[in-house]
Amino acid sequence: MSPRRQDPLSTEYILLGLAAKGPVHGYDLHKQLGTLDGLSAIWRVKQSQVYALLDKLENMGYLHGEAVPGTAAVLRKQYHLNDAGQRAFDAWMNSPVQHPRQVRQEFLARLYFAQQSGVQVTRQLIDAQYAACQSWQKSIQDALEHNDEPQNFQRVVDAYRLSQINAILDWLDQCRTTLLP
Amino acid sequence: MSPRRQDPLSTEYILLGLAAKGPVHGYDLHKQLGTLDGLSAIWRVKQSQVYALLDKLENMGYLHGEAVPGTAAVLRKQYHLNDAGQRAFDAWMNSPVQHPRQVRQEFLARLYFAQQSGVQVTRQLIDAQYAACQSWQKSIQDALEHNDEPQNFQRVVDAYRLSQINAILDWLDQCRTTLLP
DNA sequence: GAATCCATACTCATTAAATGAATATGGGTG
DNA sequence: CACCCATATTCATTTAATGAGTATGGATTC
Repeated sequence: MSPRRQDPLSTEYILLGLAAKGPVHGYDLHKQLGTLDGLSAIWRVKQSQVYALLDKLENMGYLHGEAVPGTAAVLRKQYHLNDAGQRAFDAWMNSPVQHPRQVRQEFLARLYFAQQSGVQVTRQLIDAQYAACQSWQKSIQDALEHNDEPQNFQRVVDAYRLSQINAILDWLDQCRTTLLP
Repeated sequence: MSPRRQDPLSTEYILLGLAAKGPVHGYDLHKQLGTLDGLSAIWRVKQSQVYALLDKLENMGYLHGEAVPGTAAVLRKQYHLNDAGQRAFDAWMNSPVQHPRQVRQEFLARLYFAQQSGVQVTRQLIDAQYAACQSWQKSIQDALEHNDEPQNFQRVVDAYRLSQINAILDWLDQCRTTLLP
């Protein structure tokens, strides 16, 4: 996934989410993401990539940037989230990921921001994703029932996928008990 | 993962593996991968990408291509695996994937070719990957023991990862019983 | 029997993302 | 006073992915 992508992935939305808490600039974002911020557990980002993404998000009309004096000699380019950006971020937060492989980065990123917004948002996020997972589970179970050759490669793949989906469901349940009152 | 990659991913090795069974050419590879071949379960590939990858593999010295007459008017470019290519493929087959996220494509691809090579190769592959998974499991369990704040984001991430790893271990066990005598 | 369409087969220009490396400078330190 | 480091950003390069294009012989249709 790289060239010809064009639609923002979790990386872009993570920056929008951080910008939602106040104006940001590239240098500081990179430093935060590399040190304290828990997001480093799911996203390792190079400095030049942060700048490239901020630039892209400005061109997409989600961020507005202006040069302001920082603590260094060079002017700092400070971005703030505008209405379109806020709407895009909200829409992203409210859309469950569509594929198990997206849970690792895309769902965990949403969960990070949900936790910062309180338990109601967190509960909503977990419930919506849980429902999506159940739907995946059902599809795969159907596929497995219509395929009774145990050595068939497609069946082996489906068995793998089902095991991963079931694990996600268990983990989401576990999140409910540890993160929600 | 895209620009600045350079080291072959599973996609390249899949083509090497297919070329190991006899000479191949782009048009036919794409057709096979899109229809009957079980690999379509883990890799959807565009025609132009097949050609680009074959080209790259030739430049890397793993394939040797020559123009031969096919059934159409245009000459067909037929590739066959040379020694370096065979060695690279064998090395790939014998190296367990290093990260849970690689199981979905990279390990399943190896498993596909292992199944075609017989039960001994398959057993060897599964055993080696099982050991690697146990090592991941141990690392994460250690991390979880040194972190007792249940709401900590890093802990939530680790809990997710552990659940996925445990599911892989269970699935590998299941593969042992269904794929091995 | 002419026109049209499809399968075979590959090539190429375009686009986007990731990254390393470069740039500039003020302030602190030995 | 020389040197290094932190701040802060820019840019050219590399690579992958893809859509679209090219060419033509044989089959199909009317």
